[in-house]
Amino acid sequence: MTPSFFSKHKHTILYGVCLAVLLFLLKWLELRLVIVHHHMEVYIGAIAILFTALGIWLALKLTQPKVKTVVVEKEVYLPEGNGREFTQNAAEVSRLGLSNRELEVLQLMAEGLSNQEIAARLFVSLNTIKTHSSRVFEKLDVKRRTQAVDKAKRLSIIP
Amino acid sequence: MTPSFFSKHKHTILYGVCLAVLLFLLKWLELRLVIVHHHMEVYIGAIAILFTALGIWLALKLTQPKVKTVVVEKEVYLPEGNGREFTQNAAEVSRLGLSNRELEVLQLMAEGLSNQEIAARLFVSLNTIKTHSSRVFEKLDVKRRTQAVDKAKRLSIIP
DNA sequence: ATAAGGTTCATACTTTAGGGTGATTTTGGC
DNA sequence: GCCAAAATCACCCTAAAGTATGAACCTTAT
Repeated sequence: MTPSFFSKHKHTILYGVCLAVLLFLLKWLELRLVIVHHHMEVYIGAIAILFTALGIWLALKLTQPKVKTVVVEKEVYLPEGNGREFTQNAAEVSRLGLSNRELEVLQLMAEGLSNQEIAARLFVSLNTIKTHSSRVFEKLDVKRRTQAVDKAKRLSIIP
Repeated sequence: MTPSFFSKHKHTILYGVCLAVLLFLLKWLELRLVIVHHHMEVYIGAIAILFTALGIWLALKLTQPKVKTVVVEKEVYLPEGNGREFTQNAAEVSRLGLSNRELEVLQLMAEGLSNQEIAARLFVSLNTIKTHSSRVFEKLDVKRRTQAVDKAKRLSIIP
């Protein structure tokens, strides 16, 4: 209960704490400047600017207007012979529902790496790679990694 | 509308409430410490809230609405379309000392067949395929069938 | 707030792959 | 015919791959 509540509202709590610290800082500053009353306008102006900035920062933080990458597949005429360029068949990838991570694992598989080596390369556990590879096999409708690599190459999913 | 607005700005509202509570707390502390300047604290607090709200409003007003991502997919012409013949690198084959049978096994490996399936295909026993594959791995200087397939393709030993 | 998908990890289990060793039988060339 | 290489097969063992199930966490979409 308690940890879940904290994790859910940790942002809010953090903001609250930051605000508290800020206000105490202001209070301290005020005590230092309490004698110079005639500078109160400057003080208030600073507060206004500070809190306006805080508000802007808050709004930007809480609303995620993340700009997503727009991927446009252009019509490509394959370079016959010399050019060894690889153009991934994004249509097949999305049709099969392969995720980015699964693609990564698939590529490393194609390079002949063992599950253990893939795990080390991607900084995850062996079990994770097993899960990914199993999902890849399901989605590609194959039974073995060698089949997966072969099929993926035929479909131009990997080079 | 209303419920979505609340859920979207839940954090902001919560922040406001926290601010109010904190301000009252500060007020209480101040009463304990200094009796003067009541009006000024309220004034500053109001300014803080006001300008925070202003900042939030400004940010929300000035940030553009969420960008809709559109992924356009066009036809990609694959290298497999036209007649692309494979010319085996006989020099590499003889250099590595690969026998015909070993080449057969290697090709079937590349098609994703298991040792059991290769054995059935070639009408030999599983142990025989194991022996062949082990020799292939030795000669190719690899440790796994996936590596063998990758290396063999790079060397144009198999298509 | 809820739902859904993606990533991560674990445990237990079965299957396959691969290494090592030794052996027998074909086969092609001298 | 003899010999070397190739091809065949067996047994044992370890390592790796793969299956099944459940779960936690996070991001994103609704």
